[in-house]
Amino acid sequence: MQIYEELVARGLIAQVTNEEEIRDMINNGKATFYIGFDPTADSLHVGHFMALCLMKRLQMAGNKPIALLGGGTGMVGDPSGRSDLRQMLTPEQIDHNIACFKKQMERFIDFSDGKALMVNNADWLMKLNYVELLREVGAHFSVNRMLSHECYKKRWEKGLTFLEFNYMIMQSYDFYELFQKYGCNMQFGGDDQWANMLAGTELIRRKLGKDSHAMTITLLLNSEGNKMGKTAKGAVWLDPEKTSPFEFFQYWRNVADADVMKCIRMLTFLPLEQIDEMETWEGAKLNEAKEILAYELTTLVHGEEEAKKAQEASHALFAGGGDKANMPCHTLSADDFRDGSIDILQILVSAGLVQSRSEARRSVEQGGVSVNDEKITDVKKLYSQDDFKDEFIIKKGKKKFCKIEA
RNA sequence: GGAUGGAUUCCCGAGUGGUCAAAGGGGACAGACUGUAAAUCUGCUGCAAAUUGCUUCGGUGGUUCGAAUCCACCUCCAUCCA
Repeated sequence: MQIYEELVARGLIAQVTNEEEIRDMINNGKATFYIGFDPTADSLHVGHFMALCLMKRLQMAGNKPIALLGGGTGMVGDPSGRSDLRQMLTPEQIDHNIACFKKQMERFIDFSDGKALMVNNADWLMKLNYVELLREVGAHFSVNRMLSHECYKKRWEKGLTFLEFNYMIMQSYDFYELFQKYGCNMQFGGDDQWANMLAGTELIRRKLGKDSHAMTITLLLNSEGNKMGKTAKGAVWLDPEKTSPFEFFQYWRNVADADVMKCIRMLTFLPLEQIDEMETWEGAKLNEAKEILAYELTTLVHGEEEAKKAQEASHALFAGGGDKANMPCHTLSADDFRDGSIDILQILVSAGLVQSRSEARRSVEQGGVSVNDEKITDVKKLYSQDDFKDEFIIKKGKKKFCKIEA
């Protein structure tokens, strides 16, 4: 099975400009393709991870990837598919975020010996002259057509600023630039980028009379139609400081039944035959699939060692047995103690299991807190330094654990 | 630039002088049931030294014994006109 067919089998391909030509290009290693990453945060998240995996798959098939960092486009912000204005980032934030992205990307993609490129569109976008750009590029865009695009639909209610409206032009210009400079003949991106990507191929055709291609990756949606990789607290980050390997593992361990196989297919590098076999699993057996998913992804993102630790901590907590050494841990400071003791609420707050003492109180009152498997019912329960000499594992709810040391 | 409508808690959204920490829904959180799933049911959802106190209804000032609610100015948003 060749790479294009594999991508299709994994359900990764959403839309393509010309299937025949694209299949030929990527199956035969003729593609030089780019994927843009706007530095909207100081870490990559799961959505980026999918894009990086795709890069890797295509690179392994002999194609040349270009990772485009959006130092320039990040100054504007992509309005596609959003209902509100993005918060504008300062140039300092953008620089910082780009530095963070770079570090993380190098772990996934081999940039040595020109096997892949990393470029920053600030290098050309920031130099553009307004009037010149309007005449050279702006003249090729029809406002009527731009406005009719689906990706702006959500903005009809809240409004769209001219700043954001120009995003499409900038992204198109990127493709045009990369096409000329590096012979980049294809662009990949999330499904929500389709309109922007097409605009780029069109610009290239109009300016240079040449063909280029675009292909979108299916967005990873759960069975309810929401983007995966998001939690109430925000994205699931690849940065271990922002989302610990254990949390990362648990996120995937807990995906809904309906979504497990899709995730395995789209996100892991497991052979398709093995996946097809797992497809027959049902009911409680799916739990095994979830564990495989969690382990595979944690390995890809954080390495095998971290994945093993996360898995062991998970077993220790949920299956009994296993090594408790690797579960999340918090060390209390002297400030946490008052007159040599600390109450249960303060432990919960210090360990970050709850946001406030009020919330901690609620959790205890509703019977959601236990220490070393013993339910705590007294919100005023006090502990002294000595209580932490032995193992002290506090549990809030069913899935949040923390080992406490003092 | 003109006219009109609007800004309420994580989100949507009710509330037009005291009975308002603010209806209802969603989400989140906790409990029951389970498979660390889904669905369902129950509780809960500003903060705290917690039968009480403190801070919140775009911002700043004002009226009042008392303001989310009334007045003034400001900021932002939407719609129509230019």
